[in-house]
Amino acid sequence: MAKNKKEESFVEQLTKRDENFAQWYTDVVRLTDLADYAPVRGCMVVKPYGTAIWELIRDELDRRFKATGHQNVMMPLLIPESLLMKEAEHVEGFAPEVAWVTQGGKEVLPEKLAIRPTSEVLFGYMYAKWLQSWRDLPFLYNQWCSVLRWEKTTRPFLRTSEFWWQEGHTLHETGEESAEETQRMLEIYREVAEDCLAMPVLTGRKSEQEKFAGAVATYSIEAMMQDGKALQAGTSHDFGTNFAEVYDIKFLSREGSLTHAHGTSWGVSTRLIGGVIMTHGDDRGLKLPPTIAPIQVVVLPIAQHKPGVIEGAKAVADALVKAGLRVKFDDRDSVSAGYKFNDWELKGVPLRLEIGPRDLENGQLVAVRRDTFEKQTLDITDAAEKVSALLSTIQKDMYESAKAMRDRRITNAANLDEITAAIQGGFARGMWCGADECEDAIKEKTGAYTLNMPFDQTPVGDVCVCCGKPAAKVMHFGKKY
RNA sequence: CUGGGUGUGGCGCAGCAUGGUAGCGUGCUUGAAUGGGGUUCAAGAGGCCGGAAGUUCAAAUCUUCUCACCCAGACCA
Repeated sequence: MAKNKKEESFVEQLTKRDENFAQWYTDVVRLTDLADYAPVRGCMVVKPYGTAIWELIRDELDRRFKATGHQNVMMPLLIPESLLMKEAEHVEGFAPEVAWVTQGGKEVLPEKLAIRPTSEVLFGYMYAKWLQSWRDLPFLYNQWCSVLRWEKTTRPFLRTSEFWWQEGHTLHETGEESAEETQRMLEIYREVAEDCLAMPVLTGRKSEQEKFAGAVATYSIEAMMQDGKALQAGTSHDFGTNFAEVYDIKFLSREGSLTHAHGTSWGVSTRLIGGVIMTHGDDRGLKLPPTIAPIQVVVLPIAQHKPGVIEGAKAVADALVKAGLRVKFDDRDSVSAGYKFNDWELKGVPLRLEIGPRDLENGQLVAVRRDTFEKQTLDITDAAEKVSALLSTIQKDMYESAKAMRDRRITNAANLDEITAAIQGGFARGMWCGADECEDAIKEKTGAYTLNMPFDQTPVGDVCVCCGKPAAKVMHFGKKY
């Protein structure tokens, strides 16, 4: 009786995932204290717990950026209008979402300043100044910052007006090198998404219509959320010499001729956090993969008023900390053990250790996995070692489980009806002739967007799902965020 | 931008058709007991009802205008 009531009150707070996925998502963000709404429309505050996750993701990325020779820089927030307007296609892509500064103090500015929606043009401008010789290349820069896009509809982490991200901008001597760089960074994104976030992604090339404004080619990682919709989780663009030509980025080549440099840019954002929530979360809340969990293990002393329990449990927690794990020792005596179980499950902590008087007598503890709720008894003596191993297992299992879910929901489709059916709860894989008209028609008739074209182009048919003419491109289709 | 919905202690809501002392749950504070799946009892603190203007002796409640947020669609990391 009492138990039912408790369960009810919990359900009231967190909408069931399968009943209303969108509401469930918003509930998780709010209840787990990841973020809060800011006083400015469309803007969010990333609270400490959300920030801690972002910092872990950021560190994983930053480490890899540096290992591949990149350096961080910090560019200004503002872009003069004239500079932004130079690249026509780029302007067209971003102009509707740009916010402007028109006044400084009481003085109306002679030229209005855009708040960066992205920094291609700033890097372009500076690169033109800095670049002289082929010996200067490559330029391998990245910046961690926030950007602003005046979005019409917003949701925490998935789409907000201001969002935090990294944007890498590089320059190379040749097209081969920029193409390589584009792939290298895409691969880093794939690796971080899959190995750190346990979020399987489809890598591939965007269609001409979906590519970045001003790019020669755009590649993306696409993840499937539990409602079957696609989340574009990262992009890597090859600019060829497009920006170099507009911003006059030239160098004296080995042969002594003035040559345009080849550029790339690539970015991932706090949207990744939204991806983690929607890839792994369940009716109990967030479920974090250990690699990016601010708290990997929570240690709970049970019946903590009994003599020796706190000390015994604390000793275990200390040993885990010493082993390099991120540990929370929860000895709050104002709430019951049951409350703590639910609380930490909601927060998505991957592993919970329960240590009570009986355990201490037996030199044991109880470990409970967040991903499977499986309980097991471990010896206290080598707990740190066992827990580390368990976390690795959880990390791997979360990925495998997400991947299995996703793979089950990718269906080959030969025509529009099959696309419509496939994207109800997942993605379709089908042949596409490459025509814009077909891409538009597919979107209109089925609601499916082109996601990306996998690098493995093994045909799944020979005619276009839309027009029925011979088609050579394998494309992923789906609804998207 | 279009359509729907919601704004009342920190959070979730009732009250509003028919104006008349601002209520409930939870959370918070203090104390005691409890403690292996959201514990119990007791005593407290906390609200000019999103904002502005109007009608009225009197407005959370009626009128107008605004702002914000949520949901579903059209555009995008």
